[in-house]
Amino acid sequence: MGRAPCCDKANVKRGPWSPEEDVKLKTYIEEYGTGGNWIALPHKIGLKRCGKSCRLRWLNYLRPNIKHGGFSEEEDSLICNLYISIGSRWSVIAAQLPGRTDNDIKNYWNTRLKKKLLGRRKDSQSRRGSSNQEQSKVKKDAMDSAGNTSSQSLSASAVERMQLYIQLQGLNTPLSFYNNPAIWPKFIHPLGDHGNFQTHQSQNQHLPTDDPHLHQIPIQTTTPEPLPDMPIPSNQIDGGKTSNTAQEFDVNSLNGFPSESNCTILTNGEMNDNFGSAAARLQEELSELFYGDNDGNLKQVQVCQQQQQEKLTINQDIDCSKGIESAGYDNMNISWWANNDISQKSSSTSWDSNAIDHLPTESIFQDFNWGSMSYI
DNA sequence: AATCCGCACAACCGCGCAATC
DNA sequence: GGATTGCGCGGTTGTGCGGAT
Repeated sequence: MGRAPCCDKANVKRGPWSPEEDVKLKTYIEEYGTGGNWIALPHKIGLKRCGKSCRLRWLNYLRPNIKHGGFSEEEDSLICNLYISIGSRWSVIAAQLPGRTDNDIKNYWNTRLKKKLLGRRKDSQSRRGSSNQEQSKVKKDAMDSAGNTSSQSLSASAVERMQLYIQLQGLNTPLSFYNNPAIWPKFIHPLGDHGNFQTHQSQNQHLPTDDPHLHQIPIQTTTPEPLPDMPIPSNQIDGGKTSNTAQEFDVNSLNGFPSESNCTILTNGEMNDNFGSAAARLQEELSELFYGDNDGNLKQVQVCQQQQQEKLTINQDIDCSKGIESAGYDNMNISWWANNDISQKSSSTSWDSNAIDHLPTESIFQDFNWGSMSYI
């Protein structure tokens, strides 16, 4: 059975809002509120608009304290890092940017910020003597090999986020999110006696490397570079779906990786019979993302360069926002941000819960929500 | 001057989810 | 418990504008 339309499309006005319509809507809502029913609202005030259209207009343009344009560097960094962390959950990202709407941020990201950030990568790619077209083809081929359409798009998103993460790490500038506590979301700050992220070493102490739920994918990497004091992507505890089957694949084919040190990718989540091919696809994507050239690109991939204990974790749970409570993701994630031991579940109580009201914090705290990375 | 093209942004569309009936 | 309804969200499309040709 099909879904009933929210309004009679033949009798509603569409397109840009006139100033008169804006005044009508704004005046009414400021005086009476929405009444909790957007569908009925336009009829009450004599607007020939769909209720959803009224809602959108109010939320994005008419409600008080809306800011448009003029994104600051701090906002850029925050948007970028939250995108890397949680993906395109614009409403969550918008919640961290007072006065910004999800639509605004989404548009800003798609039209400007993404190009601005990924543009740096293009520059370095051109230095490597590889055309963008060639890169695109490689990426497309990798996507094509990933199976169905859904996987392709999700994978593309994951790739994009990973590329951005690499970019950010490579930047290592004072404006870098990781190096700039001033631009961290306010609810992150309670972590800090020291106000800084923990080192890789301390993080690694807490990684459940013997956890049978985690699957180690050894990767041969190049000579490690000294790491800045940055966090490594956290792992996320298996959401109840377990397997003891260790998965390994040869990654010697990764572009330009001399076999000098190891990098381990931990994966968790459901491991099924398809994991081998999933890992292969991951390998393909990694081989595109991790370069071994000499002009600095590879150095940005510090996560996978630092000796054997460096770990990039990938959660293959499709929807990480679900099952967080039972899976204990929050503890893991907080441990990442807050330098707490995984076992210190109670540590979350020290966080300012008021500051994250209405926010799906379980996702915010994931530095890498690879849940959208569908390899299965 | 006309046309094309790319960009930015506003608005729409359709889906998932939760509340309600 | 299933159907209906409304809300919220993310993805996509439409449109206007400015610069390039």
